[in-house]
Amino acid sequence: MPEVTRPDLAAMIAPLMRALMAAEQPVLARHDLTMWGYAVLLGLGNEPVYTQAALAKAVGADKTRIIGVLDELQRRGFLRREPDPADRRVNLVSLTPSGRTARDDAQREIQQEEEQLLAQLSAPDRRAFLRALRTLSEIARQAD
Amino acid sequence: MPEVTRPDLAAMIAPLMRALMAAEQPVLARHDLTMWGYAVLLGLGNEPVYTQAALAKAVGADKTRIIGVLDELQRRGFLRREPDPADRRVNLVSLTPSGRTARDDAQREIQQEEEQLLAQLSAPDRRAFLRALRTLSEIARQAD
DNA sequence: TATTGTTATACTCTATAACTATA
DNA sequence: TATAGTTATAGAGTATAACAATA
Repeated sequence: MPEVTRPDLAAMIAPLMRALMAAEQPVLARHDLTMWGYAVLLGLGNEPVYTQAALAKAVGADKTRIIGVLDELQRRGFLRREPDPADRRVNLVSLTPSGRTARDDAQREIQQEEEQLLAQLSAPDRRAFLRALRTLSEIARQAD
Repeated sequence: MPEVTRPDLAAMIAPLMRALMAAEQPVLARHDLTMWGYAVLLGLGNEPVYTQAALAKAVGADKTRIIGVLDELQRRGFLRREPDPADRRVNLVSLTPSGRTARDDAQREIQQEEEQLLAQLSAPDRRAFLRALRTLSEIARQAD
């Protein structure tokens, strides 16, 4: 019967996640973005065009969850919704240039704050941590 | 103006957290524990005795949040609540032997599942990842 | 007067189930 | 009949405020 020798991953990640979200809050507020709004802008950054359902899944939300978010971001000119000519049931969602700018501005500030945390790690640990986190995050995404 | 070269930490951690919680769910259900119940058992493991307020903070919850959880765990004999003789306002909460057993049994299974994830990393990255995660998690706790 | 644990209330968030328009 | 997007409803989860006991 193996002895427990480390904390649970979830028990270590949970407070870290809380701290990251708390640190993001004022930055997002300055840019007049909600967390879900920012998540959607980030989600749209990876691929140019999404259906709303695919976007919702990429962001880890229900399709009904992001509709109000899309309404607001569209109203502010950060994204477009255009019916797909090939299947007029689906909306193709894409970032506008101003949406890209808004995302990049907010993301730069957020990552600058994150760097203060990462600065507590040795350079090799920092590299390994980010590499491992990318790997595990990708595996987690594929599992769901 | 620095270019963005990696995903946000929160954007990588969020799906990982979701996956870990989803994987824990069936294990906890088998042990008839809720996530908050398990979190409280874990929180009590570090130090032998807590006030309810300190325990709530250690678990990252409001003091009102854990009262029902404590009621249930006490009912099942997993913990004791005794008024502090020195200050009869506070309840001193401590694990019973059977609470310790329940926690250890669940934790062993959970960490076995987590090992399947960590097995995707090289041995050095695994070590560095866990070391870095401990560090960052501790910093995050102290900040709050 | 301030603090601990508790309870009750209000609020927010999320999940579920209908509805429409297309296919 | 099935699916994408939408809307409305219900439920769970969370935060806030008030209360009793003690300091």
